[in-house]
Amino acid sequence: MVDMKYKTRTGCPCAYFLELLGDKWSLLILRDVIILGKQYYHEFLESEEGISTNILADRLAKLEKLKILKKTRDPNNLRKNIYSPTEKALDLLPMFIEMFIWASKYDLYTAVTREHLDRFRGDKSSYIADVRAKFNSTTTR
Amino acid sequence: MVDMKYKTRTGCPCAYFLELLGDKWSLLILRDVIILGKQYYHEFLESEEGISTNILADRLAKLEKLKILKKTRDPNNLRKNIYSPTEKALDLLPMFIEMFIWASKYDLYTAVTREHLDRFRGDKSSYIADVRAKFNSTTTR
DNA sequence: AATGATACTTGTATTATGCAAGTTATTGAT
DNA sequence: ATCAATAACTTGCATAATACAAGTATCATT
Repeated sequence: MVDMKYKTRTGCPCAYFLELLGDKWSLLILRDVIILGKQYYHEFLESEEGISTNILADRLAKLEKLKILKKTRDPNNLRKNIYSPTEKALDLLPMFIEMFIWASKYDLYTAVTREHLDRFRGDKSSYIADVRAKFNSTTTR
Repeated sequence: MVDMKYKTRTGCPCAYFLELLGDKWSLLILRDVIILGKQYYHEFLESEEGISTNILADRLAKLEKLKILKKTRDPNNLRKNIYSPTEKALDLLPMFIEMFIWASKYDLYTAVTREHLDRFRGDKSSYIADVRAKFNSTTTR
């Protein structure tokens, strides 16, 4: 999967998106990074959806290669790697928001609270700005 | 796949979305229906991404079961079935738009023209209204 | 009644994912 | 300085999803 060939080159943005992120796990990893603020390998492993370790390793490598995530050593513990979102990842926020709005409308068992949803819907750009600010402060600090 | 069990029930909208539409083909079929206005089985088969016929049949059945597409007989030709979007499908439009904006920003070979992109970005709600109007007129006519 | 069109179904090969166990490098404690 | 524990993976094999090729059922036209 990491060594995938880009064969669907049809020019359609939808096909491009799915070629890069249209598997069962990539978007869940990005949700962990962008929305839930996870950083470490073991944190992704512990996600309640239950990704297996070989698939996780493969997807992290792929997302790094695509410059959607960047991998750095944790200066406080050299055993740990920190995965953080690039601009290309943060640019997915509007799509995530629309995905959330759709899913929480149609999923009877959604865990999204009314307040959270109102926050998304009411002022998307301020939510996006908040998330971006969080990552900017950690990367420049 | 049609007889799938819903095992990931984590409550996360992202997981819900991927459970329903997170395979390689469902979103491409919905793009064909919603954005490109395709209706017939053979039209989906002829999409340039090249879906195989057994997978197409499976996904159409799944999307119908999920009430994302509805299937009706073509009154002019009883051999043909017409697949059309439900409200649940049309509610995906905002997500498609954000997906298109992201993908055309990062795909060097995007087929999306500057004008089309400006139309998406400039006034999303009017684009959405136009698409919806198209389907309303055909369903009531 | 025969022919072609349309929408599928079936069988099998290939690829992707899931699961369990093992490996390497670093760290913190003794 | 040594050793057990931690973190991030890798490897091998089973299962599931997708791809490819061929076949079938139904309706429409002649």
